[in-house]
Amino acid sequence: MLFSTKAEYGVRLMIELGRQPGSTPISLNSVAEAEHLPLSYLEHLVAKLRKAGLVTSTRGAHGGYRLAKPATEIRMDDVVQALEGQIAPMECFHETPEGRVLCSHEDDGAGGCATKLLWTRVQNGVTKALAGTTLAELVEFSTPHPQPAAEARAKAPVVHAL
Amino acid sequence: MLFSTKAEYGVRLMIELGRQPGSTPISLNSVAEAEHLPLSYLEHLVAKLRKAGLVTSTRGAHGGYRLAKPATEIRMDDVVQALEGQIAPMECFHETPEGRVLCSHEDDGAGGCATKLLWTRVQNGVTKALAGTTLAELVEFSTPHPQPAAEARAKAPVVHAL
DNA sequence: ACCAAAACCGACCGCTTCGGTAGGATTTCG
DNA sequence: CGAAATCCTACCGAAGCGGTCGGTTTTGGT
Repeated sequence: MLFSTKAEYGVRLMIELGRQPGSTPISLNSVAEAEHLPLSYLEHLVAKLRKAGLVTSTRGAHGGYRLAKPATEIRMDDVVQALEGQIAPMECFHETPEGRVLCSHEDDGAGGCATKLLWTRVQNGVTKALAGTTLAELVEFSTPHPQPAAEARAKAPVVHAL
Repeated sequence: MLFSTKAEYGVRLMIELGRQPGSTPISLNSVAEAEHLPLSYLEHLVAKLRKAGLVTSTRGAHGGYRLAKPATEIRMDDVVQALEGQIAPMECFHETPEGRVLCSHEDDGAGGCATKLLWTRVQNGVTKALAGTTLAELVEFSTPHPQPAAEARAKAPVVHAL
């Protein structure tokens, strides 16, 4: 398996936040119920998202989480990376700040390790897939509701189909 | 990490076999020394490659392993899959014989799980990268020897630079 | 002032995989 | 026969995964 359920759950969480249009924070508890996920586990995941600056939190009663920026500006590679850690196909792959890909045992005289070509291609494939997808796309994809009656939503305890 | 060292070691092993042009089998021991990998561990990996029909073995003294078909016909998705098992971005992804991708919890009324779009894209990216690379490419990439004097090679105990 | 709701934090736990080792059995060539 | 090799099974420490638990802190409502 390429990714663990951390990515799955975390992305689901982000989508759930992305569904809420307003700026009212959403409690983890409601997310947990909506997605049928264990609350305590989500706490760990949302902590990573918060530290990565993808969500903001407000504490106390009626507190909860909100997206830190509009869903259209959230790229999924940032989300997955926050949840799973550095995304590299192989142990020996580091990424420099400028996006250069390096292999740690480049000292073997014969022009770098033979597998580098392969892993570089894989890395490109994954990165393009993730970076080319925004949270907004996933939100759209998950709710085929063109115009959800944009009114009367300020106080209603929103219960979405799922 | 997307893949473990099983893929790394196994691919290195395949490359090592691909370097040998003739049909003389290569012992695991020589591969282990050339690549500085533990022999006992390689045994496990090569077993998977053999069961997948990617290499053939001959037992007894002067035995060893050979590629089961020419390197140009070996696609790296088969190699990696043999070593790492089914390649799917997420637990819930199965692939039907026809190549259809399925998510196991497709029962959630709202048109399948929201993350499916993302994981499908990732899967495509990885699969294209792996399936679009042949072992021959990696062999070529690893040895910048245009014409290695194709003669006088039948008995020489080939020691390659690495 | 108090209570409940919520975010926060850290420890723990059973399980599986990973990377590797060990010891043997079997086959084959010289 | 003996050495070289494949083959097979079991085991082992470490790490990560998925999850639970108990507690602390912050905050709004009454």
